[in-house]
Amino acid sequence: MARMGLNDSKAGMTGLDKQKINRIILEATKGSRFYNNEMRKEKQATERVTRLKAKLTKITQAQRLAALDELKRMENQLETTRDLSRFIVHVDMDAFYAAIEIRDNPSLADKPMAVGGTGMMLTSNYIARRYGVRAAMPGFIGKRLCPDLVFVKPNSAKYAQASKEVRAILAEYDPNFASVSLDEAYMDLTEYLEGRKCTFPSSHVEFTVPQQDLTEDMLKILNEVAPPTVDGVDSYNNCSSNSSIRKVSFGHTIEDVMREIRFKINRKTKLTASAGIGPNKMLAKICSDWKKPNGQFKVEFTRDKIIEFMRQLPTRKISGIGKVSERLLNEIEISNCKELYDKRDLIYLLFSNVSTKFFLAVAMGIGSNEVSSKNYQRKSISCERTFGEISRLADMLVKCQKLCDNLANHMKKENITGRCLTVKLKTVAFEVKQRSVSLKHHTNSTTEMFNIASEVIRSERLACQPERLRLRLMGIKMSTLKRHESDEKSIQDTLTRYFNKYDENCSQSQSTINEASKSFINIEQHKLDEKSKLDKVTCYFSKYDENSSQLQSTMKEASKNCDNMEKVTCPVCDQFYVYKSDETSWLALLNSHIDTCLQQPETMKPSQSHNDSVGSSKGKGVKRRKLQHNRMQPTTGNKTLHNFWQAKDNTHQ
Amino acid sequence: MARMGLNDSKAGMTGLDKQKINRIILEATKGSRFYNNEMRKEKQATERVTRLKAKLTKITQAQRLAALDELKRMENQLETTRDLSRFIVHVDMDAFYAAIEIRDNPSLADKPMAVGGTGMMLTSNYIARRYGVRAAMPGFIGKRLCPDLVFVKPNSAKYAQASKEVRAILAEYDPNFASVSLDEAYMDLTEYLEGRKCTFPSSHVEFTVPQQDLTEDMLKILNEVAPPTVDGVDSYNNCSSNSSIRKVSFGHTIEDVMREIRFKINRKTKLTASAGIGPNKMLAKICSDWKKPNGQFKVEFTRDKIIEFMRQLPTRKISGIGKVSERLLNEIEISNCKELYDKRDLIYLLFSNVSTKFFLAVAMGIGSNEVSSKNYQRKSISCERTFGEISRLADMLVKCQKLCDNLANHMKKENITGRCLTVKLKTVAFEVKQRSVSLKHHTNSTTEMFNIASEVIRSERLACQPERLRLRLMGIKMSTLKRHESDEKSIQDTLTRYFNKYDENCSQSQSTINEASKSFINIEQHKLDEKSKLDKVTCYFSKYDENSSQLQSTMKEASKNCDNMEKVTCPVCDQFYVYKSDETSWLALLNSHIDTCLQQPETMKPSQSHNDSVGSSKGKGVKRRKLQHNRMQPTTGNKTLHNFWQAKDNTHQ
DNA sequence: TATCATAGT
DNA sequence: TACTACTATGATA
DNA sequence: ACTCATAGC
DNA sequence: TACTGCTATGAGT
Ligand SMILES: Nc1ncnc2c1ncn2[C@H]1C[C@H](O)[C@@H](COP(=O)(O)OP(=O)(O)OP(=O)(O)O)O1
Ligand SMILES: Nc1ncnc2c1ncn2[C@H]1C[C@H](O)[C@@H](COP(=O)(O)OP(=O)(O)OP(=O)(O)O)O1
Ligand SMILES: [Mg+2]
Ligand SMILES: [Mg+2]
Ligand SMILES: [Mg+2]
Ligand SMILES: [Mg+2]
Repeated sequence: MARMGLNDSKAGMTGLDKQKINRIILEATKGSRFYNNEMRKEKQATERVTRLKAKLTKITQAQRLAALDELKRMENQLETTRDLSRFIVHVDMDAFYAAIEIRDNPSLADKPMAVGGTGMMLTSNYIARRYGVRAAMPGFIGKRLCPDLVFVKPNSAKYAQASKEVRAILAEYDPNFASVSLDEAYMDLTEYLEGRKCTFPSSHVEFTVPQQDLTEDMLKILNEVAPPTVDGVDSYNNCSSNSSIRKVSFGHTIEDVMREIRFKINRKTKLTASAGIGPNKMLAKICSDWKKPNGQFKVEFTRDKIIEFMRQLPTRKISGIGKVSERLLNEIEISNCKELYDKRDLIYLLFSNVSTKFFLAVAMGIGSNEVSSKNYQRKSISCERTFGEISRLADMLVKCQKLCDNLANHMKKENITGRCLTVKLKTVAFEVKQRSVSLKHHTNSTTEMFNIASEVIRSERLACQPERLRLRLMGIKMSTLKRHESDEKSIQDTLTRYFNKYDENCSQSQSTINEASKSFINIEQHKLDEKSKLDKVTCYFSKYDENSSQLQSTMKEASKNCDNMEKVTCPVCDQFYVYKSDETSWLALLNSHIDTCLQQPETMKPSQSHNDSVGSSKGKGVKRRKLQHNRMQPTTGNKTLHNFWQAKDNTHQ
Repeated sequence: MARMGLNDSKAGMTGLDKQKINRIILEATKGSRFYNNEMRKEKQATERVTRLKAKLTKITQAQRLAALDELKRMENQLETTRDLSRFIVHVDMDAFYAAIEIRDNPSLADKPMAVGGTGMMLTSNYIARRYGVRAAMPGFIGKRLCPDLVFVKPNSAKYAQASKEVRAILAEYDPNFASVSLDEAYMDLTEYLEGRKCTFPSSHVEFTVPQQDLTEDMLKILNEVAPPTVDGVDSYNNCSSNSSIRKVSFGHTIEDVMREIRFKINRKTKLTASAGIGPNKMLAKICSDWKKPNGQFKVEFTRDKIIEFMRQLPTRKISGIGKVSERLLNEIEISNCKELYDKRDLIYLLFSNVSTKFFLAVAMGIGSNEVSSKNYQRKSISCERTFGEISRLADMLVKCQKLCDNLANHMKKENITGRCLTVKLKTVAFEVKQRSVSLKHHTNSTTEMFNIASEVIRSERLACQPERLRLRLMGIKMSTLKRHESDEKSIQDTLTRYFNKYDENCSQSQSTINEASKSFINIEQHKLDEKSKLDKVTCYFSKYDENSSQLQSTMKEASKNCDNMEKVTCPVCDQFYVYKSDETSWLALLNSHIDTCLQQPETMKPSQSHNDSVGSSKGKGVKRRKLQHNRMQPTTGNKTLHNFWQAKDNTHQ
């Protein structure tokens, strides 16, 4: 089954021995519950294909002609939105988490490694990718593919810090840039580029690169800078290459500006980024993968060249066309965008209106070029955990309580409430169920959420009778969100309620359970005495981040309680600091301290290289720390269709 | 030069290709400043050998006979102190730091790895040892010996926690056990063993070992338990070995008790320990290395068998006979203890009285069997750092200030003052100088110490004129210590002074420098503006521990300042907790929380295995944290002679 | 008492 | 990029 | 509005 | 020991 096989749609994974890799993967997974579930899904998907094919056979020539007629109108309409005037860039860090761990432990540089554990890998370096080891693969399979694979556990704070440093650089060029995730962002460099050309050469900057920065990665960037041209104007674009120190200036073409950005990223973080340049986000995104790692690619900005570029492109390369869509398209003999265009009439007859329009735009090389960090608002917020099998109601309610508590904390910090609560359940057979309830009013109260959720759980256990409901995961999601204004007063209210709750939290959590589970106590209470086996969750940042975020709120509270001093502990170096609350800059000071800490990993984990800090005491150079949300705050969604039509044609159905 | 070659006096390092290893080590180090200094030391040592040999040639037969006469008296005296009645045990964890890191990241289990970095390795696992990679070797040489070597940075808190868990188990058997370092301890099991035999079989315990604990390591321990004997009494000593779960009882022999202890250690920590059993500490220590890793050895408890055991023993195996002593002995053709005894007349004539007595006792298999945690008192306390080369006075004073500040903090926490201050300086040529000063009174004040130390440094710079004093390390040591009683009042005073200092620390530190360096400001002030290159120190726990210890004191202060609540942040999970100060148990509660945290490493660094903690919030199961010194508190010294005579013959000169 | 060297983890 | 940090004792003057 | 599936990092 | 956690959208009801 292709479903179980290697998913090679990632940079650095071409030309592998897929045969061998798939055999190993299959051996490792065959017979497992996970495998059985994949087979079940596979069947479902195959059925979908069957339905599609059935539909296909019923299509008449007349229908196809009518479709082409309608498509012509659609195409004309789309063509009017084609815009080649903007320079859109997509920047994506290479093997992001892995690169950071390697930077901080260079002995890993020449080894296959992955960030994660035997349960799940979040990413792998390019060496490991040669073995078929990739993100979203369980570690134990990675280990079979590559017995020398080394695992490193994720350190979310470091990734967030690196991300922040990168974004600071991007902001210099487009203050409105939109981040998609910790490691990627879109930018619109049109305005910047014009500015640069206008003020040229007064805006010209020459960078001096000290020897220690001249790594192989850095040289690759510098050596691609266009050499000086003959006419004097471009002669600034040169790289003096005397012995050790090197001077470099970047030109004012879009390519050179991108090289400058990648140069600054590497200089600041020692990480490499790749970039794609195109007239819209769809094309830029495709291009950023083109020369990965540590490369960049620009599609030519003419209608013909763009269409030529698209025609040869496998459909799977388009963000939004995944494993299943690819397969569906394959069934009607579409594997690249030329065929996608040629068979657009079939698409029209077989797929939905939205999909048709999406496919058509893709085939034409058209997409949204709106880049903005202003319009993004989160639409849902959730918390879920995998654990060892449970089936007793009491166990489920304990999990549920924790999830609700956690989720409520995050909602309070973001000052949002929600009206739709969704419970997600995954059985030990990996089947996922979700049950959602619309509430009478918006809420972010732990108790309220728990009461609803526990009802849902109870009813779900009954619904599957006489089978036992055997769970491996539970999740709570809130959607239909409302944002509450964050003027001082309302923040204070929320925080106050939060802290009230905190103070009575221990007993409240308990009583919530007892209250909500009155009905089953007689039946199940006696089982509570059995010592429950220690579940372990394979999860990633969330738990860590929850800890630190609560720490932050709680610290804020603590300092309020005391006096007019802010007392905080740096989560990196564990050092304790006291600031005057009335100095408005204390938070900024703290932030800067955290930056410093993170820039010196050897402060906490010495043994790498010399560093004169004796950690003598708290005075000395001012040290400081940051309060910010621990959840990533993207400034744009990453779902293709969203990106795609966002602010271009959002009137569409 | 043997001096530079591999030091294979460690478990797991026999049968290596020393030729090849030494060649690689030599290649890596030849020509370095370190190497040159080793050559210098080598010369010195050789000179010592020459003097010894000169002395040797002048020895007459008469002298030797006289010596033997005197030795006879000595020997008789020693023989009276021979005591075979006590069961002394030495327990030493296997590849301690490395084993912990492997336990917490099992993907390292089959790889050569070391704890430390490219600068210095603190230990290595047994796989790496096969390549000649060992503790106290710089990482970059390890890397040459074994290019696949993986480095893991040290995590002192984890080692301290594991050590604590082990010691808790040891205490069950000998509450007076004496720890030597984080990973080893002596015990006297005589009393325990008698108790166990008396109450037998009522004291008999059967352990149930769940399947997941039945690792290879564990099985090795269990399978060595003596099988049931024919006479009914011993039949408790059995291992039921049905399918998965296994039951085991340990007998009441010293060996079985040790297996029980090692069993409990492995069950609790997943680490392995090795043990040596003998009638005194010297023999127990030798024996604990005998079957490393995860093994144990008992020397037979008769005078003849002990002497037989010693006779074949290379001198280097005795704790206290190091590289140099071994070589000196080799020069008079002594390489094992038989020869050590046979040539005791030469020893008597060539070595000091103390050494002679030591060597003689060793050869006779005699040593101290006093095990106690009560009598230990620290004799000195110090702080030192390596950094990038400095030679300006201003730079030196900055380092010195930090060292003094740090040292003072630690002394205040231990409530001690000192009267002898020693400044240690290591030049870039690795030459070590020390200068000590006896003060008029005991002190632990940063300022006072800094004033003295900076005078020493100034004079040392002048003393080496016209050469520049070029340093790579500076250290401050205080000795001739006085302990101050820790009744409430005196603690309060010390803490108060400490916090007073802390509050003005920033400015005080600065002013101290300015004041103490008045004389050079005119000359050197202008150089202070040059941006000094960022030094990096390769050092191990101290910086980390300093941070956390200060955190703890500082937190204590913070909570005093506020109200009657104790507010503390768990250094492991970063969670913030509040306790009522008047609940006397708050500290214990906290300690227990930290234990819990450390037992669940995946709470902070998830991705390994399932664990149901959502980190929901602060209530729930009570969580808590510990205040304890971050410096290891041994309960006995580890210097052989100290161990050796301690409380056995401490009247000796 | 002061300095350097050896030894241990 | 690169040979530790900390404690204790012995030898010698 | 609700459920399930797909998709991306 | 062992197949994530989070967010968003589309399709079908
Ligand atoms: N399936 C996943 N689950 C959780 N985290 C993920 C997953 N995939 C990726 N991540 C995290 C780890 C990645 O380093 C980071 C950025 O993802 P992504 O850009 O797709 O890959 P990458 O940066 O690791 O490699 P590259 O971009 O070079 O292909 O997001
Ligand atoms: N030279 C050193 N410098 C700093 N720390 C050290 C040094 N040698 C050992 N340590 C630390 C790391 C060790 O894991 C720990 C215990 O030392 P030790 O018992 O001698 O070796 P070990 O426990 O690592 O291996 P083993 O005992 O199996 O030979 O002390
Ligand atoms: Mg990436
Ligand atoms: Mg990405
Ligand atoms: Mg050990
Ligand atoms: Mg040891």
